Amino acid sequence: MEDVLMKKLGSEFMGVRKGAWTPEEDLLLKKCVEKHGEGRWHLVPTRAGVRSCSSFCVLLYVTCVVWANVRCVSASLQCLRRCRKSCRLRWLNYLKPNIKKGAFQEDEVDLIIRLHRLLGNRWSLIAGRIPGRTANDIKNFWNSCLGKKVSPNLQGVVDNKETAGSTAMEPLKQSSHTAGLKETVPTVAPSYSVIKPKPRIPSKSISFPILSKNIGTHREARREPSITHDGPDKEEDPLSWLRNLLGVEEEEDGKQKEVNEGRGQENLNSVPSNSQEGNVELLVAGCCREEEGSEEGQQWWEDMFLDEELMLGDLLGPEAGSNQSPNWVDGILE
DNA sequence: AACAACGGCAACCGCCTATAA
DNA sequence: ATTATAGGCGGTTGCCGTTGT
Repeated sequence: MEDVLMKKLGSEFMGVRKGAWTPEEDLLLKKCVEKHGEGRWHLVPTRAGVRSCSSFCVLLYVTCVVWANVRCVSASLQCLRRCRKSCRLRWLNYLKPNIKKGAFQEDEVDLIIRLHRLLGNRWSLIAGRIPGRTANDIKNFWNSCLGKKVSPNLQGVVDNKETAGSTAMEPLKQSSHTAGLKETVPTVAPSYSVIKPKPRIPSKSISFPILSKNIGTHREARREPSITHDGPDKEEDPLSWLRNLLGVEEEEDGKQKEVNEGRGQENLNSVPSNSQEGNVELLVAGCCREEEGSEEGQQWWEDMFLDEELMLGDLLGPEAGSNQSPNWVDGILE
């Protein structure tokens, strides 16, 4: 009975609030998610709001809504009048505990540029590779800052592969040193090729070594179920499985020798398409892993950046993930 | 000091896909 | 097989603080 009423309240009687979130709303949402966990966002407004009140409050609320035309009632009655999407977005972009705020670090900027070159505007995928950063953050950062500065330079990279440097921002070294980034206003839309791997039919026996969550819940992974290889044995080291995965890909491209000999300086632009696709697979898997936000996920990150330095370095270039700040990056972050 | 322009950020919107009924 | 619903994503908008004139 009460559930039905809640549903009615949520869908019909409750006016859905918009605009900036108040601290009270944040608190309600946070408490709710901490109690019930993420997901089932359609239930969050009722869980965090009216449900916490007594039935009397519910009736009182309805009365108030009718008489007071929705406004200014929720605060006093502790009701969260937000739609599911708004709740999800607020949690993911702001309230989630491990979200990193503040300015982007040099290595993050470099990584974003590389990943954007690789993946295009698939911000959720990119965010999955940047610990603590949300897709919205990265998207905003790109649109307001990086995109304007990087695009024209990347144009030059595509046009002249000879100038393709060892880092994603190599082109910026030249321009920022000479003219300054703020002067490099883009006049031509970027035309660098972005990897959009075609879907493959995933094996039904596929299982990821480290994914407790079904990869199919990730939109990008669903759209591009690119991993067709059989999953690893459960006792097998997941990283060795990834190595094998990439190794097979490389061998198929006839690039295995190059990999073994250390192709660290090779720019992504010059990576063969099939190999790039393999890289995307790795990224997708990494994303899904990262989404869990668990300690295991954090450990995996460390594995990726430490143990698999060579592999990621091959993917992203020698300076990716490096703590050393290239001088030219300072220009970007000014 | 006042106003306009700009930039950064939070939030909304529409669409797509998966899944349950 | 069809429809409704929820989750998720990228694009876009609007607010607000900062900077320039």
